[in-house]
Amino acid sequence: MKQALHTLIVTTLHTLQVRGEIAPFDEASIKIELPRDKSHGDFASNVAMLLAKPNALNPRVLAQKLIDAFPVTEWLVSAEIAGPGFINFRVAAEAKFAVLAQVFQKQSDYGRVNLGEGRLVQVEFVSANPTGPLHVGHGRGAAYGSALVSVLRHAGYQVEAEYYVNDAGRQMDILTVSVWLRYLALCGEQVTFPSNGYQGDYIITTARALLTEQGDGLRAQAQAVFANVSEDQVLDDAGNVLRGDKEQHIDDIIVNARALLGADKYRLILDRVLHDILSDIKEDLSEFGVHFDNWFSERSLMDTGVVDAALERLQANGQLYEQGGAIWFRSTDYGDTKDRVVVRDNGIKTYFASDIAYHYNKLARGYDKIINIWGSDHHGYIPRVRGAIKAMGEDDARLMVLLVQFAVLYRGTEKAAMSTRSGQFVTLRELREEIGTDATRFFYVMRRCDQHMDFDLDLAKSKSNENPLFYIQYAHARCCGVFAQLAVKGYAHWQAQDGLAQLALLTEESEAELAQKLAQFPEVIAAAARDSEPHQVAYYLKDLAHLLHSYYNNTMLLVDDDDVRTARLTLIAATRIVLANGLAVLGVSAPERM
RNA sequence: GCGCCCAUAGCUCAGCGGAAUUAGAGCAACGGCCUUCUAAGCCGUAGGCCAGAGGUUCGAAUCCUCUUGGGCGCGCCA
Repeated sequence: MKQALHTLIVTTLHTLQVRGEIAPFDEASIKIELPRDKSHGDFASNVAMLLAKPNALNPRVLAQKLIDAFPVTEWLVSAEIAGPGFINFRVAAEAKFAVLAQVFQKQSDYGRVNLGEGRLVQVEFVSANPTGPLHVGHGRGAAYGSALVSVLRHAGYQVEAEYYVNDAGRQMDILTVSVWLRYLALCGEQVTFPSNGYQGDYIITTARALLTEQGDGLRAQAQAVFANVSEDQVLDDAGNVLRGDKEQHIDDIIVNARALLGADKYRLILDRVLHDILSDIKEDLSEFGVHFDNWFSERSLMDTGVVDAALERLQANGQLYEQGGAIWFRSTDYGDTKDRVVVRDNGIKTYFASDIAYHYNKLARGYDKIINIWGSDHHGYIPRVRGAIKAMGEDDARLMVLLVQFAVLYRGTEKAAMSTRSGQFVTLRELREEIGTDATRFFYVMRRCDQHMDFDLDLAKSKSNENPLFYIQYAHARCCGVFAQLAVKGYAHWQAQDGLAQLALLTEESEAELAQKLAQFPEVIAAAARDSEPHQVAYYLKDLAHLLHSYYNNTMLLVDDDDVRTARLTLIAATRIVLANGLAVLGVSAPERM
């Protein structure tokens, strides 16, 4: 409908332009909107005010000129000038309900639009380090990312969802040693666990599995493990460091572990714990309704020489230099605050080097657009990554970085502390089990991702009926309930074709409103995709559910008059489809009864 | 100190790269509505100097600048 009005205005403007009455204009800038106040009509346009200035005409005069030039259209009831120069439109009732036929024709595809025209987009999200279970902080990125993927797919983009697995580097060594020390303890060795080790129960679980599978084949004497190891950090009651260095301490243990175990056994432990944690993460995400097409390994970048290739490319472009034994990238040439090390003086490549390689690889894969969803704490990272892309001679416009703000967790009024190292965190799994996967997802997706967010665990748990998700799901269940009652009451089976023939009987204001809302759904999907804002879909569904509830409460649907009943059921059936489609986009279920 | 994000009702948040003398929801508060399709609902009342101050214009919660208040980031860590 909006589209039809837009076309009408544009073609009419072209007519005026040909006649030389107005100057050329930008079609895309002409907006059709829904008036806030229904008494103003069904639609409104600001076109006259927009074009007033370039044509040196009074907006109202221009509006009148435009209206006079409109061709005769049967669905257009009236076009009036209002206020400073708005044009208010009223359309025929039939036109408002025309959307219903479309909904039935497209069914679960209603809402799909072709904004993306099949363009290939990659969305990388979550990418939490595989050093422990996902915690609630990852939940927001997971929910937002998967909803965005879904929205983009509905908007006609071809999307690949990817998880970047940081399975290389020092933290993998710390992880390995953490498991090994737990294993040694299980073997009966007297070991003191490093303060910087990973302390979660999952570490012990893997250690136990290794003990079962390997017996004492990985055992070493505690004395040897801690030989020449510098002192671990010692804290006073206030948490100040009295002496020792936890980083050096664990690094020393790592050196000993490598020597005592040998490369193969060391790798065996590393692979085992990595596998266990990754399996857990995959299962967790899957249960959360988050699915990835690719799990991309950082280690594979090193193994296949991509890191070297990327660095060579930078070298060839003269973007690297050596200083103090390290190799630096001139990121300041690209707006970064300082140059960054890519290879340390000990020869080890930095995480940033991997990341350059990763983006190098992504760009080579030929995506039209690459979307990175990062936690807001990574914002300082953007300039150097963009810089690296440009320095490699690529177009950084292909990269879009979306930052997800932290969700601050509260238990009542108390902040819930999170730390993977200490093992004291609320896991995403715990959260899902407590308040439900649907509610968790919806709660996260409802909010704009760039908005700080308070997540009160007690509230979410104890008063889950406050969650607007139930409001929407209930609307869906009610629609289903009506059809269940239809059979119970012995009325004839409803059919879409019969209903579509009776739409003239939908004369109530609330019915027209509901139908117009249904017509908006594809636009909402398009807008959500354009703005990368899945929450727009959530708010749309809230509005739609409200109209449904209101209609349901004020209008008897299962009336004796066959034609009226059939007509109303048609509206309900279409509403149910749109509610279900919308909920599916957000990855939450649409229950038939509650 | 520098940079990024943010500030809207008691609380949690919308407000589509500006518009029609009344800024919206939900929750919390108050008052109505179940002998008819699910009351996890509906209808109504109350509640806001859109952090503050300037600026741009026909018009600013929305754009610009500054101030205040909060989150985060500024390693040869990952």
